[in-house]
Amino acid sequence: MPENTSFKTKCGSCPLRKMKTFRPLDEKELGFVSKFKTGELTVDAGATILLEGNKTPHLYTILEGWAFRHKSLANGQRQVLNFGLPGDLVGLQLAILDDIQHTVTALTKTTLCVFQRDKIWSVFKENPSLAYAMTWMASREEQMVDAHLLSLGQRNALARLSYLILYLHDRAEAVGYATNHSFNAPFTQAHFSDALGITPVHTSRTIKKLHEKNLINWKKDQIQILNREKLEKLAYYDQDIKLQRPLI
Amino acid sequence: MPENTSFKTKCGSCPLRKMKTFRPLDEKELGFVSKFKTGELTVDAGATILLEGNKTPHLYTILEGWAFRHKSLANGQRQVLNFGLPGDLVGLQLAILDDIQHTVTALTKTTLCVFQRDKIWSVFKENPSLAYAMTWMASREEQMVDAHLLSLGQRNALARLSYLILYLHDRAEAVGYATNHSFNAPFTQAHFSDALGITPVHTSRTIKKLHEKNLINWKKDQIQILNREKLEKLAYYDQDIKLQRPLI
DNA sequence: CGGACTGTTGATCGGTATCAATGCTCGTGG
DNA sequence: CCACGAGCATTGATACCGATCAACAGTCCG
Repeated sequence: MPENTSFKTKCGSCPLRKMKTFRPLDEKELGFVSKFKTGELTVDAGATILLEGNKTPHLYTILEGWAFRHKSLANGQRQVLNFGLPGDLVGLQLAILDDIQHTVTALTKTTLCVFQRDKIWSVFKENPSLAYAMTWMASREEQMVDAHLLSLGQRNALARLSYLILYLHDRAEAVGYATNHSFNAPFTQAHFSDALGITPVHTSRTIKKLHEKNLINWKKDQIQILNREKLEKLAYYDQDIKLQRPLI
Repeated sequence: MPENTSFKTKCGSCPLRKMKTFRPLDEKELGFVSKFKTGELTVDAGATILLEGNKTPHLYTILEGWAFRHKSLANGQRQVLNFGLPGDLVGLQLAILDDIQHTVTALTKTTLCVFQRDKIWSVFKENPSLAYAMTWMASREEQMVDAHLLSLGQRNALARLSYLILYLHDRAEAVGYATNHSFNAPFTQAHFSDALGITPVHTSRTIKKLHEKNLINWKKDQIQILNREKLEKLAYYDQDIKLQRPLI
């Protein structure tokens, strides 16, 4: 019997669901999500997924790849707000507030599950546990931004970089994107600069320092943590409690 | 007939509801909120409302007063994440994630409406429009933190301070806490330092600069904006669209 | 092979931190 | 009513972190 949907990954057999980071959905939730998903979108590295001020009719979940959220001043200076990995919702602010004040760009070739955002109200109405899961994701996102804000306000360049590397590693690891304390880093140093609020020149110098201290090894798009303990101390890293999270 | 509740402000006659910033609730929502509210809490200036890592059974809405959310590094350096004003939810992260990674402290004598956070699930189950409103508030909070992150990463001290003053003024104004471009500022310069990520000494000097440029007048807990146009230009201020927001 | 982009290094500049002293305000108690 | 101390704000001198400017090296791709 032929399938009547146009995309490859069915929610029921979604590879992400097998990972222990994601809590299982019950039958009702899964049925709803399956109905809610209306397509799949694959974009190239560098493509804009959502544009500040622009209202697309879609809400997404990242199925595969890296993305990042960013926002710029009128003079063009860009701040990276956060990075997106598989399982992350993209466009929730837009769906809820009907307004988006940041841009989302793909870092790698990225595949997204597509939902119709005008259906979001029916999620709240018909499937409260799924609605709760969405709110959960929104709160978690805010928690991450809170942590970055603390970083920019209170850590110096070296501690900030150390923190960011630990953070990205741990997030990558949770979705199977890291092995042996090493993960694929599809960023340029300019991305890091814009996330850390320092210039590319200083980013290069700061990375060099971490190298010289033998704490990391960054080579050819691959970042490896060589001495986690010391790196954590440098970064004042508080490992967040790893909560199992819902996957929509 | 005597009232059988112990607190003064009934949701139906809540003074905040009369303000045009808040969208009216329908009968069902209002009835639910009224049941949901179980008390009122008044705390002195300086009191801790929520403590990082601590799980109180409560969720709050600010009824009157100023508060602030903050978070510190292991070495004690503190970052102010955002400020709270009437109508703001306090403890939503705790209620949803069952975990709170920041502290909330009262800046002034503050009165809060108290809700039981274990009832939050019933909100999602029984009153989807109220649940939606909560998610709306969470998204809005994230939007504000995003904007601060951009500020810390990309603005210099003068622009950062200018932005913060405009931001606080506009938020105060929305709840009737500002008149004639002037608002009561229950902060010390240390609060500003910790919000801006600069030292108290430099904060003092930066405030002085804004004074000398005749853009603001900060005297005796009162901050007045003297030349909004120039201040906005200095701050690269994009006035956010003022959305009417739900009040829970 | 050439060009665009990214990263590296050196020299110098400037914004913010740090250290230290003084002043101001206000609440408290003698 | 004044004296005192605590906390907050101001000012000056100096140090340092990170920005800026500039040149060059490495890598990738057409």
